[in-house]
Amino acid sequence: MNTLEFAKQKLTEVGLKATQQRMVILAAVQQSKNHPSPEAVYEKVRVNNPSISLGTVYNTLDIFVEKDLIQTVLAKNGLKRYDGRLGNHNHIHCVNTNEILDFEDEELNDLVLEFLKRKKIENLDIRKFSLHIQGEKIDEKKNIKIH
Amino acid sequence: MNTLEFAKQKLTEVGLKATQQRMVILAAVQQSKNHPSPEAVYEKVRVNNPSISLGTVYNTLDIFVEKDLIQTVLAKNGLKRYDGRLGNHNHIHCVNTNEILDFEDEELNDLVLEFLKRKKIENLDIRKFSLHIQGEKIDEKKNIKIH
DNA sequence: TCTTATTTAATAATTGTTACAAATTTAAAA
DNA sequence: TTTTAAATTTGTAACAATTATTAAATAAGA
Repeated sequence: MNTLEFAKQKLTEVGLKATQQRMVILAAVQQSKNHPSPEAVYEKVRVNNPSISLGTVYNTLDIFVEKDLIQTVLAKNGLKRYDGRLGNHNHIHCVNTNEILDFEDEELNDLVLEFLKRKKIENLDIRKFSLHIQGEKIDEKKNIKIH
Repeated sequence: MNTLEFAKQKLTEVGLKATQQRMVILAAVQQSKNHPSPEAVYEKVRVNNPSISLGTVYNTLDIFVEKDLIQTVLAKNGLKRYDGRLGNHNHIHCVNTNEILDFEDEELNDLVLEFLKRKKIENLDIRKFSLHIQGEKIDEKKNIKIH
């Protein structure tokens, strides 16, 4: 099953009409490795769907989040970013390159989950968690430090 | 030493001229418990400094972040929020109330720090980390679940 | 005090996002 | 298949948050 077929299936699963626009937008986000902005999704889907509108991309992404097909990522500059990957996973924010990289680690998830279970936070029904790591990406070639 | 004096000292420490505006803005953020937006800081300082300009608040907050006097918090809706608390600490995002609450836990910090040390992430110089917990705030009175 | 550089206020401009009305598409009914 | 109604999309206008600009005010040094 290709990505569009998969998107179509997901859409009908959550009760959304599987239009061409929705299919390509969903597929685009799910295929993206780099947490795209609405603008980035727009540019990507526009290549094969020149008549698609930016407003549709914005709307559709919001609908997808509401239906739990994708999730939002919080970016440093406050701009919207989306993530086709659901479930708990972590993000590395590069302070220099401004990239947001996925960082998946089963051990870390277990560690945190176990902690949260133990340390019952009062009056809070925990849905999701994510460790945000802020760091500087080092170009190894330049990483010759003389002390 | 009062908060303004403290702010003044911090400002000169990082090499910023300790103007009235900067002092009150820094003090306002540091005293805030609830991760204020620029607008919120503006409203707060305006009470005693009616002539202060919103633009100054925006600029000044950015300068403070750059000088590491405060830090930014990533809010769900994409609006800017600031945090007078430095160092590693965690945030609880309430999906229903939209609040961002601090969650400080020494044990959690140690747990994560120890993990990150062990699991050396390649080509990344880690600066900071923060666990983002997403959950629903439960009104305990309503929390009578019948299964 | 005078001079110069820095900072601020006020406002204009910009940008990302949302709202809207008309046009199009889809799905269902006839 | 055509008709009809509802949902969706487009294109654009409006909006709100943020940034840039410029003149005035302030602070620091000579």
